[in-house]
Amino acid sequence: MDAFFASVEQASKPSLRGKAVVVGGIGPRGVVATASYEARVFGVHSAMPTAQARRLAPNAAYLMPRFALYRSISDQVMALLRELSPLVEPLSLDEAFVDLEAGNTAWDEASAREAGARLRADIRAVTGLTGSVGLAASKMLAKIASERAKPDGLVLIEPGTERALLSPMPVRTLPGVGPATGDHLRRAGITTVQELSEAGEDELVRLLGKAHGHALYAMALARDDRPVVAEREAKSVSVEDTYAVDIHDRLRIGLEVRRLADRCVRRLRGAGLSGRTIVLKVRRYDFSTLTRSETLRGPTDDPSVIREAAARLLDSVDTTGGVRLLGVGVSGLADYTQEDLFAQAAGELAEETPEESAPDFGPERPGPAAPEWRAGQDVRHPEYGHGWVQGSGLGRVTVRFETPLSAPGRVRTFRSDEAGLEPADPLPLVAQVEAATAEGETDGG
DNA sequence: TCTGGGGTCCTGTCGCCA
DNA sequence: TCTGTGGCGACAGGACCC
Repeated sequence: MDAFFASVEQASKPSLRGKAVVVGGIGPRGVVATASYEARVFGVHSAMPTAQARRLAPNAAYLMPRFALYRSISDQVMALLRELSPLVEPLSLDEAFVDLEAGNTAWDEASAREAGARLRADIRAVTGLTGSVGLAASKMLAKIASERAKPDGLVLIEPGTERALLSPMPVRTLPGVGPATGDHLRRAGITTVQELSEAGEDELVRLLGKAHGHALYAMALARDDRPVVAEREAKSVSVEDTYAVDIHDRLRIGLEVRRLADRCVRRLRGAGLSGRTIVLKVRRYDFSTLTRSETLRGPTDDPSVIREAAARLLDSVDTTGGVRLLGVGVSGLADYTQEDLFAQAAGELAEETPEESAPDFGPERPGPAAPEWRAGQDVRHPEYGHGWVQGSGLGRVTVRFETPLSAPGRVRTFRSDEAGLEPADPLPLVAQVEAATAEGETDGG
């Protein structure tokens, strides 16, 4: 999908169409998740600190991500992909590999192009958004093709032309070559894929290690036979928080670790999992990051066990100077627990402590006072209808009243505690009838 | 300027054990 | 009993990806 989060926001907010939109953390330490193509013109891109983006594009709209909405749209797109083949490997909410041969959908250039074009039309009809398609003989090349296809395009790499295409490209084009490896190679005088293949496999292994060296050499020769894998099992579950200001108070740090452990357990249980290894992550004031882990005798999803393990790990960490991030994770996953086995044997089940079942573990907020309005959030007003929060602060909230299917709407400002103003669910991006019709006429192209 | 959150995979080191 | 070796799990850190 093209600039996925930002495109969803533009589709649901008519006044933002054609405008610079930045989705990401909007706090003092936030980073950009996605920038619309209009925002990229100003040099804004993913992973850039939001503060820097604001300097480059001060007039862009800055919105918090709405993952539940993105996930529901992603589900629609993934369903379209599964109509093409049973072998679909999602990489993220907005990207997936599809093995068209396994689905008997395409077997030559012409049929592949046709399937790709039809898919793009279906995605547009069902979601109202544009997606790009890369067609090639391997995952690496399909990925490169889809990058070249963006935005709103289709690129096919013809068999036999792969090496000629790759050779002049910078090494950073290849998957697995990030800033560090890119630097490393540059210092060795290697900047293009051509030079990578000329360096030879032994030299690459010497420079980058066994796994990376062999893999990169194969990629440089356009050799990639990794299969499309449909079901991937999770290997770890973790949660982490970066704090707006560094935390110094050891007591507070302990409390945060405890809250993170509880959140992690909820995620773990939500997925029906348990785990054996507990990991504590600490990023200090100077951005240095360390992890401490402890492996239990058997897998658990018991909040008190995981809380205590995390607390023990914290004891071994020096937090002098303050911490900016804390995280708790669990790996060594299983779908049963040590306690299950004990419980079975003993014929009794320990009940949850009351605090675990308390629903409110959300972000810590001081008191229930005024409702908190987040930029981009959907709201409803009895008089003005559906809208979204454009900004808030100083006891005020500014709302633009419009819907995905309306014309750009008017802006109104209220007191934050305005009676009747309440959070609302996102509205569908395309008219329901239209979407239903489009689903029925996929062979129309 | 000042660096998110959720993951995966790889490497080096250390201790244990056969 | 001593020594060497190799495998393996645990642990920590780092690179990368979206």
